[in-house]
Amino acid sequence: MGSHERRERERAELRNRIIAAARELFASRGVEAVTMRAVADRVEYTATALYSHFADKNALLHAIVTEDFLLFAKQLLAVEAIPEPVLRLHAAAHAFARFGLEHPNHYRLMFMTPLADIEPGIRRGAYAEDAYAFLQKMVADAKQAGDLLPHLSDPELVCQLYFTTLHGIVSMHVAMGTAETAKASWIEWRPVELLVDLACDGLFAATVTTKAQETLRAHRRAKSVQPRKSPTTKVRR
Amino acid sequence: MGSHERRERERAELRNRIIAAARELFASRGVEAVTMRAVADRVEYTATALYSHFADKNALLHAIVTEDFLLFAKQLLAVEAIPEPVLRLHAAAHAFARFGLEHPNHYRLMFMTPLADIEPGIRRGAYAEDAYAFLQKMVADAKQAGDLLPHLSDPELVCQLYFTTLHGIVSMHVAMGTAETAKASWIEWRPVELLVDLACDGLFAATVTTKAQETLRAHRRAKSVQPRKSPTTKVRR
DNA sequence: GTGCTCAAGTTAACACCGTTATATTTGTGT
DNA sequence: ACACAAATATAACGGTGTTAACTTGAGCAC
Repeated sequence: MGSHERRERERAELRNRIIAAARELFASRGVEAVTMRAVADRVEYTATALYSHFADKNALLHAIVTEDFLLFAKQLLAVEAIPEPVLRLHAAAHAFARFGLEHPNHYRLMFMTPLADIEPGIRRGAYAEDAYAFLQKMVADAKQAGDLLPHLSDPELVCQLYFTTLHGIVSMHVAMGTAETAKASWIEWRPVELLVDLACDGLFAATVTTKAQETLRAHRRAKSVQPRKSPTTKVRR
Repeated sequence: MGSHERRERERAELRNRIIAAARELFASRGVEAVTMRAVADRVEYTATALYSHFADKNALLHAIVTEDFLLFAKQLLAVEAIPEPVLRLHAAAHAFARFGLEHPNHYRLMFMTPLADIEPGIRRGAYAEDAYAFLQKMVADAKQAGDLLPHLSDPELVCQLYFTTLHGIVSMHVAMGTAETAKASWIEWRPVELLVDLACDGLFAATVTTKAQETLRAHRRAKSVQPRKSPTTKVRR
């Protein structure tokens, strides 16, 4: 009979509902603060029922993070259409930051939560599934096009500079909390887009030939997209 | 009698032993993984005894982090002796990174652990106690000396660029774990000092006048050509 | 229909956690 | 010697992740 299939379908559907509920709770309240019982309540089951779908709490988190990594990579892949390697690298950097800032809770789970010992279920190094690998490819393309400064013999190092720099901006802003937690933070954080722009300027200045930088500037002009400037009249101190 | 004083001294000493034991455990195993009972065992007391010294687990963590912040600021302050603002800023950036990399566990507690709602017991904004405020001062000095690029009207933004960039490098390396957890990390991380140097190049290229960069380069040359000539007040560590 | 199977889901329980209320020891002042 | 206060211990509470044991109900052979 087809009842086997139906049961399997129902089982998969419940599994997805659990993931969805858990993601929402984990993201808004933090992993530690969310109990298995709370997740179970949300889908109107008992806590123990979750354990027939996920080995333990970590496996549940693991499933969620895997989905998030794939989403991340998918959004990064959107810049692949850009033909110029420098512009593509630049767009990739911005896309990286944008994802983190638009999905702070996903980002926190992905890069700021100790994942216990489990590796996320993506194929690491596959540039279509792994953000770091994608950045790697962007840098490699730029190097092949001769856009990288010649004294930078190690593209991996350049890639890691991009990765850590962007991670610094994003993670700090994610940690400070967008709103509700407020988190005191006596620091008067400037609009994060300004930071990203400035950081990209620095990254390019340190890694890319002047010719390539000129390409970027020309592109900005062509699009009549001015590099963002800080609102000088409004900023205090 | 003087026994009051002795009792107080003994009490303070126990408090310090608790902090020391907790710091060691928190740092090596992570805050969540360490129980109050484990800390108590370490100092050969019962768990409940801790509660007459600290309101709860968070207060204990709070006390530890406060000490760490002061140590951090103290290490940063060592660069104050450098007279040239650009060189001082450069040294401050390196000292920032060095602290995080030499004390990864402290750094994790300070900047990568949600501190519940409690603020660390340092005077935020006081540059002798607060690393961010110290960076602020370094940037302000550089601006006053005319070393900052004129189009950067907002020194706070520059400070935040430095802060987040360095935090990115350090936190990523701290998260990847120095050793035992291994953390798989398929990424072949380059020596972190290379990253810091390259990042500083980028930071300076994006924020500091060519003249100031020349000062830095000249200093590097002087140091490598005639290392013997360093004055007596050379800053170590 | 009557049993049988077996998986999904439940209830009950375990060991452990942070924390508190209560009891007990210990040292000091008179 | 006795009372008092502080320091510490014992016992317990509610809550956690997780496991063991039981219940239920759909599918299926006869």
